[in-house]
Amino acid sequence: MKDHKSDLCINHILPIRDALDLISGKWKIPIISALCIHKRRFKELHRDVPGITAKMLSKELKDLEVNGLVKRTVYDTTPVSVEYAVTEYGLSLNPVIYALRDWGLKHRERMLHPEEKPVVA
Amino acid sequence: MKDHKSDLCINHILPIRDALDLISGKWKIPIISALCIHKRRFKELHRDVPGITAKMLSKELKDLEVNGLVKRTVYDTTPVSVEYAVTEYGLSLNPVIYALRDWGLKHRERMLHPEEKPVVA
DNA sequence: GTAACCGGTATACTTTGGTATAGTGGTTAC
DNA sequence: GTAACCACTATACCAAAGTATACCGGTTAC
Repeated sequence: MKDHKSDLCINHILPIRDALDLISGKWKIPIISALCIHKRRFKELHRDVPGITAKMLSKELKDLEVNGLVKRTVYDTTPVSVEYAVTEYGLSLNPVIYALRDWGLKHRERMLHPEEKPVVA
Repeated sequence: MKDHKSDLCINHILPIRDALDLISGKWKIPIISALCIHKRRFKELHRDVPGITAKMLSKELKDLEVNGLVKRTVYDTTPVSVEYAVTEYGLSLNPVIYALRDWGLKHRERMLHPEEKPVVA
């Protein structure tokens, strides 16, 4: 008989895979993280997400908008300006974002002081 | 003067980027997730992580071992068998994994019942 | 001898994510 | 007229992730 743990495991992994499908790639999480702090225009986002190109920013914002994680508002200004904000649904990624940030901070600590080997659970 | 929120934002993103550097890609999180449930041999992992090829599993396990997230133990059996287990450090990714799984479950719910639009914060 | 086991590896290929650079249109400022 | 603004887009290219398929060595079972 198949190992129960096997089923449990697969049912554990599938939702994780689903989540990763929406936020995979180098830039989606950083973009959402930036917008969770506050809404921004394109240029501001481009400045505040270190290293990203305009092409990637534009592309990823489109994806995130399609997936309902980000809201795009066009203003009738000159020049035209567009504001991006995280949606309510996008905000629901906060636990993921905080968990990543917390782990990243501790990982950084671990890199700086390898002898201490902080363990987080 | 530069927007304070800009600095705050960049300092928020950098540790997230660090974390993503270690666990990016399609398979690392699913592999660690599987091992968090219990340790396994290669074939068992290959069975329990749906869709992965032996080549990718082998490659990603190497990466994870190098990064101290997974421990590899070779047993002097015939045929040779190797056991993979998550390390203490790897276990520290649990908050990330649970956050992803929880979000993935809710996302799935949202896909199945779009009219209800569950919001998680 | 053949097949099976385990834990991979080799090779070629595909797909995807990402980068670099130049350019766009409409408007305003100088 | 040129430059600047904004928010992109076009194009070519690169690198990495990932896949498909065949194969490997050492051992055991039949």
